[in-house]
Amino acid sequence: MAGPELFYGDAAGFNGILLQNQRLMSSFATKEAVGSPASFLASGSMVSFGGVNGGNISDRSFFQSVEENETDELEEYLHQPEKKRRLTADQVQFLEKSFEVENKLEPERKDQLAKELGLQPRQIAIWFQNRRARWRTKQLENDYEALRNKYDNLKADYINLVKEKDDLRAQVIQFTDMLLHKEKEKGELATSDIKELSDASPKENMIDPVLEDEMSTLSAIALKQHKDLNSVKSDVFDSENLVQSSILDQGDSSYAFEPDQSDLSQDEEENLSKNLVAKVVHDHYPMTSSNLSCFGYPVEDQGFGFWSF
DNA sequence: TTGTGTTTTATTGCCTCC
DNA sequence: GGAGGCAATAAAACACAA
Repeated sequence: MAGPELFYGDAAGFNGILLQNQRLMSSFATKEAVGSPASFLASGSMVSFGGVNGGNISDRSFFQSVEENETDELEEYLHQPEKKRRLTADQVQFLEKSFEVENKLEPERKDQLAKELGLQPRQIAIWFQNRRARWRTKQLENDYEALRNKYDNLKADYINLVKEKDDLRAQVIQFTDMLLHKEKEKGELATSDIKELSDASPKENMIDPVLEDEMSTLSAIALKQHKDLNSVKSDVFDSENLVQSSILDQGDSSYAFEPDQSDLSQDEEENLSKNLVAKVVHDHYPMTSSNLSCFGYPVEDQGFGFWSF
């Protein structure tokens, strides 16, 4: 494995730099605003030394933390392996501003920044690389947040639509029951008043007991399906996390609302029974079918689809 | 003080582009 | 083939609760 890419210099170099630095420190007694090289050279704890790029000693920013105990620190430093040294707040602030301007680093700018901050060009490059990584992570978080908000809104819309659909369905069931009840009463009247006539055409204007039985069975099926729908809905939202991860994986929020195979077969079954009811009603009560269409459920346009809402 | 989690600096290996 | 970018990772520095 290759050794460290950054070279921090040898002991002799450090010693000489240290002495020179002490003199320089006094000349940087007052800090300049951020952006001035002097502000980086006199602050923080960053240690960076070595004649990289043949730079002048005064360009280096290792000058910090050499006030007291410098001999001890030097000893300590010389006996420890190279360690990471954090950039000063000013250096970071300067780099941040530079990053805001342009998050890519051309060689000229890299060298310029390195000179101004008293760092090695390699350190500047590494800082920008890590900064870009952090920026991408942040972007990802923001994107996720936006996607989640969209999903929440869609979910709320979906819940409202399902509720609306349930209300409408309940109304249809209620109206159908009322209608059948009326038809039944009408049929009973016809039986008592004009018995002979009804004997001649038993299917006209009266309810067949067998049909009545069929209707109640089918009505029970409709109610059962109504309840089943609720359980399907809860299933959909129980798997919310799965759906969300699917959205993220596929980048397609519509996926959450596509019916799966079981929903489809249930719909088919539902439609079959509804159509059966409609057919029975139509066969036995031609007038009833036309009456139903008067309630706003087209019969002919969609076959027996007046149940579809 | 110490254990632990987070952030920052730096390395490595792979990939792409010129 | 070298330079530079990126993802993954290591490890030092730092923050903070117990």
